Amino acid sequence: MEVCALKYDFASIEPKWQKKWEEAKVFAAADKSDKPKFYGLIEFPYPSGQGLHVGHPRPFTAMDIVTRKRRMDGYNVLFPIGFDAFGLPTENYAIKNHVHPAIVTKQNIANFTRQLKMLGYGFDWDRVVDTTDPDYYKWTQWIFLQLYKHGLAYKTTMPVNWCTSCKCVLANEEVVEGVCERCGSPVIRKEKSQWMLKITAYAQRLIDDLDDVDFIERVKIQQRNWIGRSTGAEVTFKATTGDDIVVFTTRPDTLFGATYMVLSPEHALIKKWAPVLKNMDEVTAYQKAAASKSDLERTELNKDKTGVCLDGVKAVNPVNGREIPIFISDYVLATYGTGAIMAVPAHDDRDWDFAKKFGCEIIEVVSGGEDVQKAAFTAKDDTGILVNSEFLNGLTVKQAIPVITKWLEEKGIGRAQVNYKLRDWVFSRQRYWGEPIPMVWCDKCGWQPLPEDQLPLLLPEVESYEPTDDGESPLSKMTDWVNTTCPCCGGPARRETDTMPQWAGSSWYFLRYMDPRNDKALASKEALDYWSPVDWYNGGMEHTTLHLLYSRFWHKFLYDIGVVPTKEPYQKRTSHGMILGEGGEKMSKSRGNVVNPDDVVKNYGADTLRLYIMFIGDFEQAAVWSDNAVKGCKRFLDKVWNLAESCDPSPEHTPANEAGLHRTIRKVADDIEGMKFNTAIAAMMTLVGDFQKNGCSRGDMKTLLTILSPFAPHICEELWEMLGGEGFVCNQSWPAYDESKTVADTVQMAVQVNGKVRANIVVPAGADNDAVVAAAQADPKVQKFTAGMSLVKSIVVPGRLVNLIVRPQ
RNA sequence: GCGGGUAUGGCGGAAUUGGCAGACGCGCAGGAUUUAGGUUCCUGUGGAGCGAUCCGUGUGGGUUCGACCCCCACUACCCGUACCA
Repeated sequence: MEVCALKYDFASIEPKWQKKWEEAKVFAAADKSDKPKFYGLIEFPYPSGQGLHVGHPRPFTAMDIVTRKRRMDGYNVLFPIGFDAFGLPTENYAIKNHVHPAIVTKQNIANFTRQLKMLGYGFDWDRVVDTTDPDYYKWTQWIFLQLYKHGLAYKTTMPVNWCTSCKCVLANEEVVEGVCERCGSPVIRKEKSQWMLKITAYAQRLIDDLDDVDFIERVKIQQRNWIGRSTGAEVTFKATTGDDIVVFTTRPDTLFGATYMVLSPEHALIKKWAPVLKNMDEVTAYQKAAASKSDLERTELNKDKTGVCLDGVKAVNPVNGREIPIFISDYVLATYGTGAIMAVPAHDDRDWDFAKKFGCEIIEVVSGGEDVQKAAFTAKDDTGILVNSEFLNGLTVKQAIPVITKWLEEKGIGRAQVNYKLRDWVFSRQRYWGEPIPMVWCDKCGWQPLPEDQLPLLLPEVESYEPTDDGESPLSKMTDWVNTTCPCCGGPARRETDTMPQWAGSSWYFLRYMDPRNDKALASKEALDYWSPVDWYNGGMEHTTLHLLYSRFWHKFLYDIGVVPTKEPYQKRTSHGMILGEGGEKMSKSRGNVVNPDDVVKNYGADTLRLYIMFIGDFEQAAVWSDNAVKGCKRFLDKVWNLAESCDPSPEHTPANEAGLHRTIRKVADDIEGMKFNTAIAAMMTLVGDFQKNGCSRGDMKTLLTILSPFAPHICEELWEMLGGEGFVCNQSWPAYDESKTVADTVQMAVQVNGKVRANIVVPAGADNDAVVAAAQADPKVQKFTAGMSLVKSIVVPGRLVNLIVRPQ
């Protein structure tokens, strides 16, 4: 009878080691340590009712590998986890099922926790944070108060994005193609009084400080584009009524070509001019039409310019004194620049379209393009030369801009100006499940911040979580809660009933991990000094212009008021690609192609899932899930298991495996650093193939288990124990490799004749070029192609190939 | 339109950054084990050709002894953004 080998029983091995790690607290970060610190961060999940999606394990496993590797390299590692638990889906579920969102949240967090533990991540579970915990949101509210006290939070009435279905204000970032990002309903403009955060005050620093951090380039580019800095000039035009009309332009050089002006429909001067406008009815009608258009309609109609010419008032071009007409049109945005433009149809596509439709004059002031009556000439470089522009004539565009800017400054009618696309952050939500904004309205004293000793301002219990029909938060119906006393005069006052957006809690959570149970501060100074900044933060590209930008803003503010020690929160930022369903489509319930990690773990084990999700392809690219390919990773682990059981008991390395082992140690280390997890795994698969061919020793296996353990930690712990290893494999040092041992004694080199591969030769590793050429020429297959030819030149790439260039004699 | 990215076997993807294209895995084919299926283990697997060989990295040019890689001109798809003056 053959002895039946122990089967690779992942279902019992995995929980066993998860329990042992937890009991031994192997992943707990030390608050003080002689070791260098490493803070690795993943974006904490939103605990949805659906549980973990297979998209989650990709970044989580990647950072788990990185942090496990860092621990083996001797770092004191902080790798925390938490839950970003405020937000609409939970609230919507609560509305539908009449359960308190806090209860739903608790259940969902429990389920997420179970799933995350099931995958064997080395999180420090003693530092879990939950943004809906009053001990946490106390500090979210505290930060808001500091922003308010420093003039960075203000309330204003402004047109906001209003979701017609959620009955809620949305940030610009939450409006996707004119519809609500969450529910897909049309978004319209609505005037509402909103709390705003002045992120625009940090626009320049948010651009400049990107130079000091190690973010992948596309993240930097996307943030810069989103902030949208443009330089130009502000110019004041006089209206015939005597009013000043200030415009922003990036092309002050084209001022002589400004043949009309356009104001946004919301521009304040229109109201002022009402008495003198002969066509005020038409103007009012246009304003109304523009306001009621949804964003969707605006963008759909953006090819066709509309507008109304103001009858009764004109503007004067300050450079030549010419009177020019003024229009209103919705192609000029109230929220950018000054809400008014000078139109230069000869050199701007939009102005050109408008001018053609409304019959405005088109005057060329930059030559070098085609006929400006047929198309606008918009080149901003040195290809164009100024004409019809008096003192600017003969200059290039680049030369003309400083000249005209200086001229405007001297005349007192303009100055250089920088503008940003970035707008202030709309911070109010008319929703229940968010942090209450700690502000009180007093008819006598105005808005008053809640005294800090009254924090946290708790969310009260309400009967219904639905917003009111007029768009007020459900909190507005809680009379007992709303009515309070003014912190300033003690008189009757009302609380703010809006709550904060979901982005609030996630804007600083990484700081709380450093000192999660502190009740005196968001984190102690010692903890902040020790752990800041986050060394490596991996997250999705979809958060580049939202969470990532918001949290950089908050962090810079906290830096300015002396709370945090670094200007930037994150030293390094990387990003992963999406996991798509089979067929290459986004995974979604409606498509029925969602893969549940629970099922994969049940069928193949967590180690196989971890390995597969890292092997699936380039970490930064989107990748398609394949049930079949998962099996390949399971087979690999089976082979590892079988080899460990059958290996030679020698603690030494098998000579035949020596070079492969050293090479793989180096390759896996380099690949983890470069997030090339797929090729790291491929290299270990190749090594295992070599073990099968060459045979392997216990020493070989233990080295393999050490470098495989960040990827597939459970099976490696089990086999490590089985082979008599000391302690946990995850606590071992990363094996050293010997550069000299990574090369074999002999190398195979390709021989090319005139650039075509004709043979392969084996030469000693250090062979010099002459010897290599001689060996190549001696090869019979090569001689077939060199017979009767003379050698003109030979190129030797050591260890790779030799190319013989020959010509007929 | 603008910004970013991608294009390599039947499929997912490699290629030391200018040096043997297709590593590794899936799938497929043949064989061994098995009563059978599954598992496991060999062997083969870019295309054409009996063959020596020839052709092959989206398209068309170029540089080079040598190009998936660099340059020029295109095409297709994906992501972001959208009248930002």
